[in-house]
Amino acid sequence: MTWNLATFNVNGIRARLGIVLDWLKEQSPQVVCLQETKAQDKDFPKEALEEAGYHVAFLGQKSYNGVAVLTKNPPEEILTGLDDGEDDPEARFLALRVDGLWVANAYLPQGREEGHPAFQYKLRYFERVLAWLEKNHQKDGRVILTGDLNVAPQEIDVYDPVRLEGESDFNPQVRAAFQRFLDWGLVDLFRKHHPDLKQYTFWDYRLPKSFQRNLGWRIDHILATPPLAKICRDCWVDTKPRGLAKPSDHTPLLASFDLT
DNA sequence: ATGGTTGAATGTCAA
Repeated sequence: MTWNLATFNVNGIRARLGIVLDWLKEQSPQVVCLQETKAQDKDFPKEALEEAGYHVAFLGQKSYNGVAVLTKNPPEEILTGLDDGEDDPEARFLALRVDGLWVANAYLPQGREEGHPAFQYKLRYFERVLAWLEKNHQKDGRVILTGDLNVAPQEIDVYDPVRLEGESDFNPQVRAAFQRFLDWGLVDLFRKHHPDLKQYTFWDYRLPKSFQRNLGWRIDHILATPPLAKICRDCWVDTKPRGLAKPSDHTPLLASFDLT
């Protein structure tokens, strides 16, 4: 069967509920990973998403961050947080087992600028996610790591690599941390299928007409272990939601698999 | 030059 997975940083699930519900009806992926839900669990619009045909797993906090995973089939196991013993109140990681594979949804820290404590927290978060993979999974298993990873891996992934060099999402240390996910065995599905395509997933609100001028970044990713990469048919960006009224600053990324 | 807009919450902060 064709099995689709999507990732979408919604920048506020309550502000984006209409766009998300319309998009789910149109695309109907088997699994949808959301980031920056920005809602406490008591305020998360669970019922509306259930009525759209999904099981809903979520981990929220007040005002910031927050992740959720929607699945057509019921998840067999859910991990809310990395549970690695580090004291960390930020809601950035939710993994679940569904349809015979593990899906890890991450909202990695933006990191501010080099020298800010948030930058070290970002680098540490990359290490913690890698440690989670190393501890719990094998590269010959069926594992997906997806989400807003807040890193543009290569020059092709930002609108102006010279000007943006060193920015927290295009920083050598952060790009090296991303590379360690690939070194472990994960495959960047978008780049595998489109080696030379300049295609972004995020366009900053603060830059005038950034979407219309295509001044963006490819910072949302779907990474998969080799057995899944092998059965991945395509990975693509749906730019339509970014062009709607009151959009998120990100747009969805999807991948389709011939799952047996 | 170091801007700009948005969401959540209602201060202001993070992105």
